[in-house]
Amino acid sequence: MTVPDDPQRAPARGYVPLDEIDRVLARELVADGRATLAHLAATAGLSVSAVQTRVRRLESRGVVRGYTARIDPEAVGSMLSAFVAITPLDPSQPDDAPARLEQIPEIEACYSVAGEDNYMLLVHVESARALEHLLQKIRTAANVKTRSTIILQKFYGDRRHIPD
Amino acid sequence: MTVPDDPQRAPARGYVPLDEIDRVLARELVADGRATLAHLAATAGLSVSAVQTRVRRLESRGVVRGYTARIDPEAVGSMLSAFVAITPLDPSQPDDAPARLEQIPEIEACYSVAGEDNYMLLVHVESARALEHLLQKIRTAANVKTRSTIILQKFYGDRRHIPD
DNA sequence: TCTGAAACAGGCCAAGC
DNA sequence: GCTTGGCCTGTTTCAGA
Repeated sequence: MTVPDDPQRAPARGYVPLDEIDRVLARELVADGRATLAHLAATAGLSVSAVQTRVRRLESRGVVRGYTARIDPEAVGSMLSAFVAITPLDPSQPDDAPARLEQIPEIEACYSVAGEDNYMLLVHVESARALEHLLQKIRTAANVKTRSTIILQKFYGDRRHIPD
Repeated sequence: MTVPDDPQRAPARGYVPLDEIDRVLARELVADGRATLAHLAATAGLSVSAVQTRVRRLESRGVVRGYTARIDPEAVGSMLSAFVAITPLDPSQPDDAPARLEQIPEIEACYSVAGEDNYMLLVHVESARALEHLLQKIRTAANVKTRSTIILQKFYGDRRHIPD
């Protein structure tokens, strides 16, 4: 008899559930990446040293991959953001688009996706003209066609949820 | 620390270019959100106090909107990520989809976009079954149709470019 | 793993240029 | 706006439970 799929069941590999204290610490560090150990200790109800050990463990396990400042693109002159879906023009060629595009700084993110297109990029540029130039650069660098979706407004972003 | 909304803060329209030192500091804080003032000072070739003043100014101007830990979704049990494009079923109704979806924690980001669909969401769930449940929740909460694109791999993300 | 204490490093602020 | 310098807070390490 086959065991039925059970959404409750823990995923098979590469994932060890965090205990409640680690989840509290991770959530606090998402909310404030510069939170002091003293503040985390007060939040978690532990001593500073115990919290330090746990935070180091979250980092070494790869749960926390690093810390970053959240930058407002418009405040640094990137007035236009877009999703750019790309698909190779020649499917018989080896597909190394992510490597070919890695050095283009306007590309914030690159995902391979299942669906009509092969990859989805998130890009930030200063103007419509800059987007035109960027798209040409992407098309020639990776031999792809592009389909762009202009972002009008970001309602929220960077909300990283730590499930129970 | 999340930088609080501050009426003093310069709106993004009326963008004032950063000087070279501020760009260096912003890039360093993107690379390491917990970089010490002493490290930033060494990088920028300034005293610690001068750097402290500049970092605070970047925060109060809204260039740096806060700091956050970068979390690996798979390490916290979110094994499946997707873009979900949504469009209201009834265009005559007021469109408050972002507000209606704000409380759903699986939604990391919500953008309004120009194109075939009205909004693009980025979501993280633990399983295909959880995605099915999330999509139903989104459809009923916002009275929208959904079009999902499964993310197979994230090649890079969270690269925030500070242009010269 | 936790706590607590002591030594060290970093953040903060005022005064002067 | 930058620098120096003094004070205070946060971080690190270690011994002990």
